[in-house]
Amino acid sequence: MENRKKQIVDLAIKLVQQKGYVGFSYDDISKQLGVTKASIHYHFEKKEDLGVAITERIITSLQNFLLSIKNSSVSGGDKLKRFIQQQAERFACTEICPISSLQTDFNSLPEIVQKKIEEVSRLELSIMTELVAEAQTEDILNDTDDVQSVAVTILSSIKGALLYRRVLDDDILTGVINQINLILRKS
Amino acid sequence: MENRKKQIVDLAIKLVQQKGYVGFSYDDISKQLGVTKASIHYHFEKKEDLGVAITERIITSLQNFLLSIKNSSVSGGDKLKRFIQQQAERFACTEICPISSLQTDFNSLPEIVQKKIEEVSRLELSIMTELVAEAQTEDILNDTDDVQSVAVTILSSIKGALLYRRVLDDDILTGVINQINLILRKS
DNA sequence: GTCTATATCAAGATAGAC
DNA sequence: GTCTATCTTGATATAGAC
Repeated sequence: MENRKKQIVDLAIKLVQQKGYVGFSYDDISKQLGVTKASIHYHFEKKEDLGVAITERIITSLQNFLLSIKNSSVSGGDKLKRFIQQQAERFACTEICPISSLQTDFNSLPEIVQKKIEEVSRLELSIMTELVAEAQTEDILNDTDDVQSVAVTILSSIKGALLYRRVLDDDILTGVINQINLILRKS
Repeated sequence: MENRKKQIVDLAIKLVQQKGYVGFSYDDISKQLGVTKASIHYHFEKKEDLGVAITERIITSLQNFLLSIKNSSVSGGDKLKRFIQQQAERFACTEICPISSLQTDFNSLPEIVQKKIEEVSRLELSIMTELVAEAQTEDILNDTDDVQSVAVTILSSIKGALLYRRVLDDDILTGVINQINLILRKS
């Protein structure tokens, strides 16, 4: 059943968001899916294999999202705002971005997964930079602002805010989103 | 030897920054200090105890740093800039903020350590908010900016940037610092 | 494709000698 | 305060039956 495989990866990503790569186990997955550990090993022989599948899923999700944004017929600024809003709404209050989670666990990851994380981080950054660049042509941003720096700052501040929100309260993230929108209003 | 205890906590914090709370082991510590695991257990019977010591050390470091900043005879804006610069310089390129690391591992932490992380996160945020408030009275910031939001954004973006820097390259952080300084120049 | 059973290993933890 | 030795547990992983 190819569906079971998808089901496992879906759950694994959730678990990465909640407990990290090191912190989640085949036991977590098997219990929540109501099958045995051995059964999970049938689909992903080693945790490393599951790790690769997780990162590949993250990459395709990111690419799909990029396409849906690009094809939308709104202004560059609105695309950017949609991206930011979506990033913020994607996660439950105690969840963090799976990419952040894997970046944190980076030194404990198998080498193949490390490479994948590098790839996904670069991809995310380049998507964001592209959106910021488009927005800059519409005077939503100062010409003096460095496009790449703005992109990194937006991503970093959202990801960081998710960490604080997890242990504090919900409106931590709201404050950051508001602040980002101020940067985006040409001053 | 009370010194050994300090030595263990020092190393444990480094390990948290490198591999996270879940990812580091008594074995890591014992090997690097050249003693046995049992010896580490003598000083910190359970990992939980070491976890508490780690967070308490983080808290006192933060408080000491706050005092040294407060007592310095520079402007509010310069205090803020010094804080930001120091946050950025504190960490080696593959290290992340230990608070971020513990926030990520939050759901896997013993309850006492969770409480401590909550405490340290609040403390950090309140310190930052205080500095931002002082800077605002000097027109370094727009009056319309929400002090708390600016504080969270500054902290979040630095912490997030450290995650990206770990897997990408060094000047990720530089871009974010530059961008923060733009926010701080009254626009 | 899922099961039971089991091997293997690393980590946290304790007992007792020196 | 550190050691050797040992225990326990939980996690990854495999073998082989259904």
